[in-house]
Amino acid sequence: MRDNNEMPGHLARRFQQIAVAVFLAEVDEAGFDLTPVQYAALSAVRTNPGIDQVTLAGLIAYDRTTITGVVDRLVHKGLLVRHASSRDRRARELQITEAGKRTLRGITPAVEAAQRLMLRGLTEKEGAELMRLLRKATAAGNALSRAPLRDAELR
Amino acid sequence: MRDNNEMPGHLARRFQQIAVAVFLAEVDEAGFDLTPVQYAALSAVRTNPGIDQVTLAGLIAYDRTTITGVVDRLVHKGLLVRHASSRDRRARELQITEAGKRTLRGITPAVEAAQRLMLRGLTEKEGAELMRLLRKATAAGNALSRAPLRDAELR
DNA sequence: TGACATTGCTCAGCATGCTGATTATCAGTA
DNA sequence: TACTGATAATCAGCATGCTGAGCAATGTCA
Repeated sequence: MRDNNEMPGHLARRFQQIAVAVFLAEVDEAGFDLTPVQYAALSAVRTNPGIDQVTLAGLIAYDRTTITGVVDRLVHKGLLVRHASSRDRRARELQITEAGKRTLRGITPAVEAAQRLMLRGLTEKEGAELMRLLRKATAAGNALSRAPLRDAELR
Repeated sequence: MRDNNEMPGHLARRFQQIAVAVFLAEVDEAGFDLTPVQYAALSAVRTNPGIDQVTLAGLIAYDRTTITGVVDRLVHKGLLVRHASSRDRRARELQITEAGKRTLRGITPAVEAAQRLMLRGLTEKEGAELMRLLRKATAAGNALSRAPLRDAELR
């Protein structure tokens, strides 16, 4: 069998593992309590006020059943509000609160620092190339996961 | 805020998400029921018979509390056996069973196919470069996660 | 030897992420 | 309008991963 270091799957898991650890450490250091997943959701709602949960899930490639719990926790923390849509009573429209906006503003430096930290060990050029290759590979494999990335405009 | 596609953390999560989906699909297709995590553990025990759980966790960069459940499930499936060490009564020595060996042999083509599939969209050269960059980045960030990769020889 | 720290393992608790099912609602059509 | 299929959200259940705590066994050192 191949060595672990020759298995893309192992490297993917390992890189993700380190990325999450770095994110949580930086965010905690800055005095915030937000996971990478919660950050992405909060950020997407700020950019798309009134978005429903399914569209939000598609924007950040979350499973539809995962987004429920993530939004629950953000609502519980007072960073989001969720209310029924008037156009479609099945849907829940999401809005970011003032506290949510403050959190996003305050947390940004830590998030940026984390993104740099997880690429430490790579040169500037290598980091850019890694991102390019990951973008290309994930674009090609997008449809293979249950939670593909979706363009909000297409809905 | 940066676009998701400019965030290494998002790309890491997305690539890992696709990698797991591809792995599970290929393995299921081949008639097996094994997760990427279970596969790595089973494979490592075959290579290192009699290994204890902490050393195993270090070899594949799993958290010590995660390995307990993974081994539980492999034992339950009859692929591993776990018994107390005679040298250190705290430790549990792991051995692969005949069924475990058969499973590993049978599953290998599916695992190899999955590794190729998750790099589809990249050229041969790009795939190799992606792996090189992931190896370099994970090596640099190794100590940042709670479950660093450890060399078994060093113990 | 006896106190102390360390180590191997497990557990409770929480957050992702998935499969598959269910409920309520909507939309298109016979 | 009644039927049918699709859709938004949630739920139960399971598997990773983590934090932090605890227990039993081991190692160290005065």
